[in-house]
Amino acid sequence: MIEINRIRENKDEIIEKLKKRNFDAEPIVSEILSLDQEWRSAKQKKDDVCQEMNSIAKEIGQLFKAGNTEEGNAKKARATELKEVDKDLKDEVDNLADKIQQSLYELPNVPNEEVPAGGTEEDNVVVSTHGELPDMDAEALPHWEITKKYDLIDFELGVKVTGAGFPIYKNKGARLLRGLINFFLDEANKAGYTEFVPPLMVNEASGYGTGQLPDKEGQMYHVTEDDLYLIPTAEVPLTNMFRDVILNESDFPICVTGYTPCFRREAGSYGSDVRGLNRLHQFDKVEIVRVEHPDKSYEALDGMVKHVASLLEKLELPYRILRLCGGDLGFTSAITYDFEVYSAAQKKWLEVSSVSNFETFQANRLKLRYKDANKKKALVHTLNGSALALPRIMAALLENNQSENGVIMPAAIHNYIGFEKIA
RNA sequence: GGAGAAUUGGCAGAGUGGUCGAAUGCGGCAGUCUUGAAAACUGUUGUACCGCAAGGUACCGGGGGUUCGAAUCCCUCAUUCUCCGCCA
Repeated sequence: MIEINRIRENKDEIIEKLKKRNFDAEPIVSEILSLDQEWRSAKQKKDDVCQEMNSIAKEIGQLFKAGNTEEGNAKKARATELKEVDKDLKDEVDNLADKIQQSLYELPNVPNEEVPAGGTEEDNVVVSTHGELPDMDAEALPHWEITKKYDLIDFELGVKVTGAGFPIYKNKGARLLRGLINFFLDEANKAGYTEFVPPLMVNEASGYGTGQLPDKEGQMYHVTEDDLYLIPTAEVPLTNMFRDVILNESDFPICVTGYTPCFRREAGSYGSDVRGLNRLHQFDKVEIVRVEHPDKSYEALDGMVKHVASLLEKLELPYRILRLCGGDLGFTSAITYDFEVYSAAQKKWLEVSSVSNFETFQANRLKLRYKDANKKKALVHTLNGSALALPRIMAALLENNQSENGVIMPAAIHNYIGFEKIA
């Protein structure tokens, strides 16, 4: 959420920058500013009435104490009158504040300077490409064939037990998954991230805190009986641990990591995109989250990008880094780098990580601030990234490393998974 | 799931209808004393919002209500603790 003060002061700049998202902010911003005017004047009025009520109440108290009940009762009439006025004004103020809040929720984050203009993923900029693309012959199997061939994942069984998009990993498939999770967590630990095991369900306030609510309501599984949401990413609980927190400057940098399953309804997805492991309702992911001083957040972003790159290097997967264009940028993000690995049999790039700086957008919703040396409070910057999402990594590992002798696993994870090849 | 108790400022803890934004202690900050430090003493010390300012408003777990007036009374929700039940 963009701070209202920033809108008051930099209206034109915000409108201009949001154009990069193909988002016409002018109507909402104007609406907010005019509501804000109304709100301020209504609040002033209300405060004045409250002041009078408070002083009358005080007088009445003194009159009664002095035994002057007659005059006291007379004043009650005026107080009762004011109470009506106050009630109306309170409704007006609340109503206006609520409208402002709703409109603020509709504004996406202001993109960073470096975000390229553009409407769709076509316009994302390839920052760099690493590794050689394997040249597979035509018989190369897509991962859903490989998993069947070696009995690594049972998609149909998942359908029986739960539904489509809930695969059941087994044998070396299960061990590969588990080993990769441990590998990613160990690497994150080595890079200085503190490990957490967070809850897999969060309350509504947390959903708002990181920005999944209200704009992505339909993407989360909602347990209505208890009004809890299954997390779509560990970002939600990991970042919300810091909701309503005031940090000291000495607390920075804050680097946390956690592994969780992630649950996404993925309403509206279809076709080859959802084949095999490409898109699931439940998948596993190791997430890294950072809470940073505003001056240091881009340095942190850089470090996160390097960390993710190092994981892919160790897994010996060809990958590329994209800078997302305005149109493809997530609602809450100021800048995002996507990592894609090349899936040799499907012959396409699969997104396996998304690293973002949210600047103050989440912090504002989270009321996550820090106290500087002069004890002034200011919003922090929050960042997060996948390090990494498991299914597509597995898909690429299986497809890219297939051979007549089985699927050869990269050396970096041999000790984690307990085998060198799947045959 | 049932019964009971509790929730107050950074912490501890008073406060049961008006003068309470809230005693007191600890902690924090500033000062006196000291070569320095400690101790002692003195003063000071919440947050947010509106306002150019003066100033004002709100906040005693959240929300609602009673009242001229609520930290204090009522309703409701949440959380914590104790006891019982159930259970990996």
